[in-house]
Amino acid sequence: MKNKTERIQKIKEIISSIKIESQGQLLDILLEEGYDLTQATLSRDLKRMRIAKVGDGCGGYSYILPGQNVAKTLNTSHSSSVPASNWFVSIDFSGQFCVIKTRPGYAGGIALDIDAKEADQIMGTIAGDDTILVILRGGVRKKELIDILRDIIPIIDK
Amino acid sequence: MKNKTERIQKIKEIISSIKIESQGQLLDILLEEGYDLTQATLSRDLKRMRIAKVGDGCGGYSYILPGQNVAKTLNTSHSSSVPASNWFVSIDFSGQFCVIKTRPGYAGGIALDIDAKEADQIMGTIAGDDTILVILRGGVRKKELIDILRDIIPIIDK
DNA sequence: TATTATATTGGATATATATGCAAGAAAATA
DNA sequence: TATTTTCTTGCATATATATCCAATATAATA
Repeated sequence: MKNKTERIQKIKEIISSIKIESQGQLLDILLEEGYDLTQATLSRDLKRMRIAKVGDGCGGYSYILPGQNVAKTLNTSHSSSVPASNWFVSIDFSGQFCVIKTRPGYAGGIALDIDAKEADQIMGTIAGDDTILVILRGGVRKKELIDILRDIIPIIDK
Repeated sequence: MKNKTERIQKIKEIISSIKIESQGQLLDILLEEGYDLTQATLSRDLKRMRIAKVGDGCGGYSYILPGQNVAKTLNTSHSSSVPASNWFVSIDFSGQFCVIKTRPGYAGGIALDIDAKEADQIMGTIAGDDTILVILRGGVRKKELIDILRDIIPIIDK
C-alpha cells in the first residue's frame, strides 16, 4: 500500500493543471508518475475528494475540483450546444454581441485569431485577460458566427 | 419529438430542488412528469447543460448545476472522508471547532438534533441558516465527534 | 506486544453513462 | 412548396465508472 495522502495531493495538482477527460487518462498519468494504483482506487479517491466530471462545452468532458465553478455555456438556451477546447470556458450570445470566456491569459491570443479571419460579419473584438467581446454587424445570425469560429474553437458537440 | 427547451428547464428545476443520484433516477422522474425520453437523451442533455455528478460526501453521488459550487468536505486532509446526507453539504474541523454546512434552512433543525444528544464532548452549538458551529471541549478528538454524529449524519463513506 | 477494530486496496464485475448510427423532425433555402 | 441542411432522438452497444468481496495493512486499545 502506497501513500494515500501524497496521491490525493498529486491528483489535485494534476487536475488543476491539465485537462483530464476520464479516469483512465488520469490513471495513466499517475502510473507514469510512479504511483501504484488501479481505477477502482482512483474512482474512490475522486468520490471522496468530490471531484466532478462535467461536459466541457466542447463535445468532451472534464474533471473539476470542488470550488472551481463551471460557466453555463450558452444562455440562448434551446438549440444545441457550442464549442470549447482547452483554453475555452464558455460562450454566450445576446443581440449583436458574443462573449467568449477563456482560461486566464488566453483572451488576447484567441481574439487575434478571430480578427485574422477578417470576417465581414464581425465588426470587431475587444479582449481582456479572460474575456473576449465579439461585436457583430446587425442581422448576423448566431450560426453564422459559429461557422466562422469553427476552426478556432474546435469541435462542436461531437 | 417532444419539446426540448421545456425539458431542459424541467431538468434544472428538478436538480435544484431535490437530490438526484443517478441519471436513472432523474429519468424516472421525468417520465412520471410526462416527458418522453430515454437515458441516451438525458445523458446528452446533462452534458450540454454542464451538469456534474459529484460525490455527496456521504457515500453517495449527487448531480449539481453549473455555478453551484461544491464544498471541500474535510480540510483535515489525509485520513478518510466524512459524513453527509440530504441536507448535508460539508463538514470541517479545526482545533476545538467543527463547522457543518447544510442546505439552506436546515442548520437550526440539525443543531437541535445535535443538542439532543447531550454529549459531554460538545460544549454547545450555534446555528445560522445553513451553517452550524459545534464547539468541542478541549482534548476531544475528531473521531469522537464523528461517532456522536453518526446517526444524525447518515452513513460514512460506504 | 497481542488483540481488535478500522482503512485501504485490487480483482472481477455490476452498474451507469456515453455515443455511433440511422431515422424522423424542423429549419433554412431555393 | 420542393430541396437541402441541421437537429433531435432512440436503439443497441461501447465505454467508463462504481462497488462487492476478500486480503492486507494500519491504527487503536488492552
